[in-house]
Amino acid sequence: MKKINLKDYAENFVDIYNDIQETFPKAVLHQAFICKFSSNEYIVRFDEDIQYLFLLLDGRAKIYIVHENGKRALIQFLKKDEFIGELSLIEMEKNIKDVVAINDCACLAVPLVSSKEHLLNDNLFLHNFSKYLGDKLLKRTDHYTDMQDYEFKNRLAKYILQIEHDECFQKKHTETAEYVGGSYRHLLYTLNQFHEDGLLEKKGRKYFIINKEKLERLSSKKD
Amino acid sequence: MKKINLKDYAENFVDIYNDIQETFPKAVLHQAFICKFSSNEYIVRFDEDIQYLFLLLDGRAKIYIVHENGKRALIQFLKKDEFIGELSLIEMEKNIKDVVAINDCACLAVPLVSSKEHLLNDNLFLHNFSKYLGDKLLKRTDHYTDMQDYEFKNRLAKYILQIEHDECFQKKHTETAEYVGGSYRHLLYTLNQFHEDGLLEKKGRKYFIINKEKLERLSSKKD
DNA sequence: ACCTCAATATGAGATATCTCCTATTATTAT
DNA sequence: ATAATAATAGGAGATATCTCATATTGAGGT
Repeated sequence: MKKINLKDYAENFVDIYNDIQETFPKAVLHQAFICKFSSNEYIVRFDEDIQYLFLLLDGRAKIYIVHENGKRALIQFLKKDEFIGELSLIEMEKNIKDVVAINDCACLAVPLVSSKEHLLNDNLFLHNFSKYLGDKLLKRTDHYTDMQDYEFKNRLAKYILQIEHDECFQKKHTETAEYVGGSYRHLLYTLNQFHEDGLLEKKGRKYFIINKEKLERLSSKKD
Repeated sequence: MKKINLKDYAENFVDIYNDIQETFPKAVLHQAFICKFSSNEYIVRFDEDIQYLFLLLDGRAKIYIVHENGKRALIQFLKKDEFIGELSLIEMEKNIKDVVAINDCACLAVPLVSSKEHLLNDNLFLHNFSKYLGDKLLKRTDHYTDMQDYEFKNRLAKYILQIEHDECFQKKHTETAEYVGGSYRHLLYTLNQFHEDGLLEKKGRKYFIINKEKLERLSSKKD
């Protein structure tokens, strides 16, 4: 993790800095700085107290929840403009999540101890914040109800369509399995199934969608 | 559904009315009234626009999410002091949930059209509201990660322990199955299993916990 | 260049869970 | 009260998904 002065950062990323200014009151920004995390680095660690409210400015990250039985579940991907550690702002109990950078990430870091009071009295911030929480609630609910009501193959189809770029799907299988909610073994089995059913074509380690329509039907139907 | 004047209600339920006054600004309460719903009545219906922000004052209700494939999933139970329709306050898209009264319910109804602006500018309300959303987010995440990482029998054990009163568990099986996330058939099978394993005793339509310790172990372990 | 660890691949067998069917009881509505 | 509907109960068979074992390939570190 590398700290960078906010002003230095602002000079190079004017647009992003403008956005930040709209989200946070000036007094709070005075206390803030930039954190850079490299790929696979932990941004927040299970069981450790959260000192900062992070706003993801660049890069992608993933949230794991850590269970009592030691197992982890990948519950959400984070991208630009999403918060990390935001629940500490409203006095939630222990942190039970790991947040890990997927690629190199830049975050705005706001020290909670000195800025909490200030943020909670800023109506504009609170309004945006509520909106953000509501949105996150919906997204997470969606994700999980999908888990519950659709089978693995349906969920996988949906996921591939979400992730795909130019008909191409390439993502670490371990990560896919964790997010879609199944075992690695079963993921492989299902990918082969998709191949046999003429949905995907495999080239090296990439998969290409060759029947998008069918994949879409599979993603939303039970059949 | 039966509407009641807020003042009439206030006379009979002084304590509750005091709580309400702490949650909502006066100007907003002027527009509000009380709604009574009877058991099994729909408080909010899938696909219909939400006109009111409800605060549950008495009774219990349940939230279903309605899927594209027509299936419903019971995702949360609501009790006193929980909001209904709160996401409309922050401009969420279509309503995809049914909310159904479990027993007779009394709700405070705040008309969104006239009060929205007001609420979103009230710092105390916003603060409470953020907290509420954060809490709901955590609860729901917990519920669902349980779903994903534990088997039906573990989830059922946990649920029984949550619901149980005086070692007695009685709840509609249909509802239990929907919430715990399994088929009715499998619930029956698992309850019999619990009986054979000396965890529960069945008397008529009630189940009694006869080995709580073992049930607790089952609820949090994978074994 | 070599070693190590993570990721990819696949087989075989076990089991958790589902679907469909059919009765028997409660509850609710007419 | 009687019909209609929902809840309880369990049988039989299918399958979605898991666990464990093992081999190969790729990437990062020294």
